[in-house]
Amino acid sequence: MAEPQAKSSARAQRNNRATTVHLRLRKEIVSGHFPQGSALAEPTLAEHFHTSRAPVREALIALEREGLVSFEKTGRTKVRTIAAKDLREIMEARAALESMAARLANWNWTTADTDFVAKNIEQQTKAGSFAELSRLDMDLHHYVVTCSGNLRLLQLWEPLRWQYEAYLVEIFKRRSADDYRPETETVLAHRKLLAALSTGKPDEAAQVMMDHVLFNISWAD
Amino acid sequence: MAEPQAKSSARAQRNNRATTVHLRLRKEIVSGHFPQGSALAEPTLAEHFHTSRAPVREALIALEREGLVSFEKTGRTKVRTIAAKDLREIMEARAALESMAARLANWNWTTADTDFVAKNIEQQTKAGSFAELSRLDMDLHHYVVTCSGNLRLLQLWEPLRWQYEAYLVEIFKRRSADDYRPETETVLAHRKLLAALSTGKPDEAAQVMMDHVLFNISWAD
DNA sequence: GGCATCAGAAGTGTCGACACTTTAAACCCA
DNA sequence: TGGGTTTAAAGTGTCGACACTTCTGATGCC
Repeated sequence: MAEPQAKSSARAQRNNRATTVHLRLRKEIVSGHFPQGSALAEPTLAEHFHTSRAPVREALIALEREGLVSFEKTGRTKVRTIAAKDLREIMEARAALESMAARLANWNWTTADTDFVAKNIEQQTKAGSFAELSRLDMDLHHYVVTCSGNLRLLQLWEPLRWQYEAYLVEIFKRRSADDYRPETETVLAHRKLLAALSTGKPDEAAQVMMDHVLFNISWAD
Repeated sequence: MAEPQAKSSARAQRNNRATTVHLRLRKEIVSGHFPQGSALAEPTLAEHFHTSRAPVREALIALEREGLVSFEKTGRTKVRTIAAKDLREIMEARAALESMAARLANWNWTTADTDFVAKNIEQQTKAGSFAELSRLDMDLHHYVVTCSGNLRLLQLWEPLRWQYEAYLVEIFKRRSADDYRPETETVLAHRKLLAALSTGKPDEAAQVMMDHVLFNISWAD
């Protein structure tokens, strides 16, 4: 029923250049095109996006509030560095929000939702890399948060997602692609979550989600 | 030990006019000076704050991301209206974050923290109005979130606080100040929370906080 | 009077400009 | 050559300007 892929964001966007720059720059940061700690000068970005400084400036403000960009005391702007200490904060906050989301998603859970999640988990078992599994994992978690029906939960969650993905990209840079082993722990947790949701057990769904997300604090280096 | 009143915000602010306008405008919205749904035109605000449109525009972007201001499809800006449906979302999100915060606060809880909270609860029993009790209540919850030691939790929580306070102001406008009865439910819940925190029971603290915040969904009109 | 139309007012989106601050490089002297 | 100093380059904060869009209310027609 719900189709979270349709809306790219929980927020009703103005369709101006600032929004375009915001989305494009976010994508470039999360994909690792701008490495963490690198400078983000307004004139340079303005040239890069073929616009003036005003839209760039607005985009930077939005990105700072999403936690992807940091304003230094000197006034300069940099891509925010997300370290292990930050990962703990991110995952604790994710656990809090997603646990509540899983509980709420239970109320309007349909067989279509079960199908979507089941298909996603099936794909996870066939994933051939960390990157692919991560993408499927985030899709699944995003789906559950969307199914909560609570837009604010989604709006609070999205920045945590970008930050987490930005962190993952840095990890993937250092980790070789060869030593990938299927993440049986992750798939198992997702199966338990789906079981709880499809059989209408909100407390269990919340608990499984909480443990599953917090477990990943130790997982990611 | 922790002194949450010292820092007014979890975010390292740039000290420019945009930040000043942001903070002042937020205060005016939350205090009810700008009624919900009223127009926020950039030239008018620029004159009001004795500045140009640029800082005003930046402040509006930040406030939109805090959920206090909404950009209409036409491009115009308004003070966001927070209705009963929004209150449910706000309280569910607060419950998620504060429950986690209570759990985390347990790890580094000190007797000084116990003293602070106990003193706050003591003042609550002497409160003479909804407004005064609400202020003490939010101070207490803010304190717990700060004690979690998770800055992201605090950054996600603060906008929910502003939205909740903006909602309360509207309620107070309609409700007479005379029919105030001490909120024994609230005080009781806070006592239970303090008991759990001061005796080192994270699960219980998290559960008490969760139930306490969700209970308020029905309380506020 | 009621309703559509249309001009003027008001507002947003974007730009370039300029003062002030921070950074980087060139320079000088030992 | 090396370290401190000066100077130019680059960046931020703020402003006013202007084109385009949206609103408002005055006008005219029925």
